[in-house]
Amino acid sequence: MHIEKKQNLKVLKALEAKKKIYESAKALFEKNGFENVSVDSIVEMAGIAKGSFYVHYDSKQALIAELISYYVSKLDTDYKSHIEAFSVDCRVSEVIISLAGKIADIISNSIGYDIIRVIYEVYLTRSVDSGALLEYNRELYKLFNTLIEQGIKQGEFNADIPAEMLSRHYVLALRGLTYEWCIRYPQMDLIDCTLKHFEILINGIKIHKS
Amino acid sequence: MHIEKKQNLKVLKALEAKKKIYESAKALFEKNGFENVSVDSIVEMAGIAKGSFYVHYDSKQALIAELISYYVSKLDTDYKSHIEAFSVDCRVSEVIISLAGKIADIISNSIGYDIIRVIYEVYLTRSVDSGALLEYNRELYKLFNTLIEQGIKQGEFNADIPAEMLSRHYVLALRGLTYEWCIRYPQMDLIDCTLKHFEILINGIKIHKS
DNA sequence: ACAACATAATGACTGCAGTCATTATGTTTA
DNA sequence: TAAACATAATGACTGCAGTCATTATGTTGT
Repeated sequence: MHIEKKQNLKVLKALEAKKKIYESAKALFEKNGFENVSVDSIVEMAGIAKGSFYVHYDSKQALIAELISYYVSKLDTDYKSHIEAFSVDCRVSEVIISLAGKIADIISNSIGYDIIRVIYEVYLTRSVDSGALLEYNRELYKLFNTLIEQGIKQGEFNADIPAEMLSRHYVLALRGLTYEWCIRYPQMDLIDCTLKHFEILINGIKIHKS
Repeated sequence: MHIEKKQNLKVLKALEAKKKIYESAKALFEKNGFENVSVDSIVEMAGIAKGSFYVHYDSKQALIAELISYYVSKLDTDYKSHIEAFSVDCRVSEVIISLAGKIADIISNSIGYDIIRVIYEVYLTRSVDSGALLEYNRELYKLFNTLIEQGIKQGEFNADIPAEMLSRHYVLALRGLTYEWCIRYPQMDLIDCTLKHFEILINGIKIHKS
């Protein structure tokens, strides 16, 4: 019992302050969108000094990253349950395409353009260690890996390229599609485009003669 | 002759001022990198007032976009000459993969990470009409389109999906790979990854029985 | 030549992210 | 209990992008 830190009150107060920042930021972002919220307005609402903000968060983007990872962490369960809803005798390629479509659906309809664009900006600026955000992609990667391995085992897929590598390329493709959606918004239908793209990824474009 | 504007001196002076901004910015960016150059330092070097900057450019990013399009516009000729170097009796799929590899090579070795990352940021923020930047992709798209049409005509590629659509998906994949490279830099080899990815895009992963 | 006009030039100003030397406060040690 | 310590809190400050009312200047119509 005596390894436990005795800095209870102090730590508690600090955590409470951090939580106040977090909650204020969440409320303001939801009300005004990510663009239109300043650190000043957050600390005003939280009732703390500006300097204190930077005691708890390295940057405004770090806070945004933390908020976003909260939104995004709820998704994996969605994906998994979506796959389980498929009957076992379905062709794996169909399951994969359907999964990709489901992801595109969640991105464009549940999460929405504003949040996704900020995520893709945060990835790019690298001012934040976006580990929490990549966690979500790691889960996705595992899902694809399982499916592809199954496809190989069942003789549906070619075993030339290791499943592990294919999974990485598929997740990469998904991110590429999402990036494209962000820069073309609102002219591009992410779901349509993703379905088509995965069809190409799975079937290729070559004519295969026997 | 009398349609011509007579506002010669004024227009000339204005253009000269704009050019001074452009040249100062170019020099400073090349010296200090895109990150570490302020509008204040640019106008100081150019010898004009800060407000004048915004007479000629909508934003700092607009200037960056103009600078970048200059760097990038020189690339198309590279690509075309690379294709022409291939003998006509080569398989089209080989030409496509080689082209993708060449592009990846130019991106990672000629243009470089710093510039590419700024481009991908500019695309995303949409504060700038990035028309000039997309021009370059349009040329690329035409290149792929020509190659794919050729592949279909020669019976090498499946005609199920129109060449026009395939080209769009291929360019999209290229952008996705480049984005991934930006967020993974320097851990990812863009050339290796692009070659593999295009192999998958062309061949698919299905086993095709006759 | 002069008035009316169009637009380039100006720089003080605003709003914002992030910094830092200083202060306040809870914890530990003697 | 008091001194020493660790770290949270503070807010004035810096640097930067972008704005805007005002001024300067070349052009055009009379």
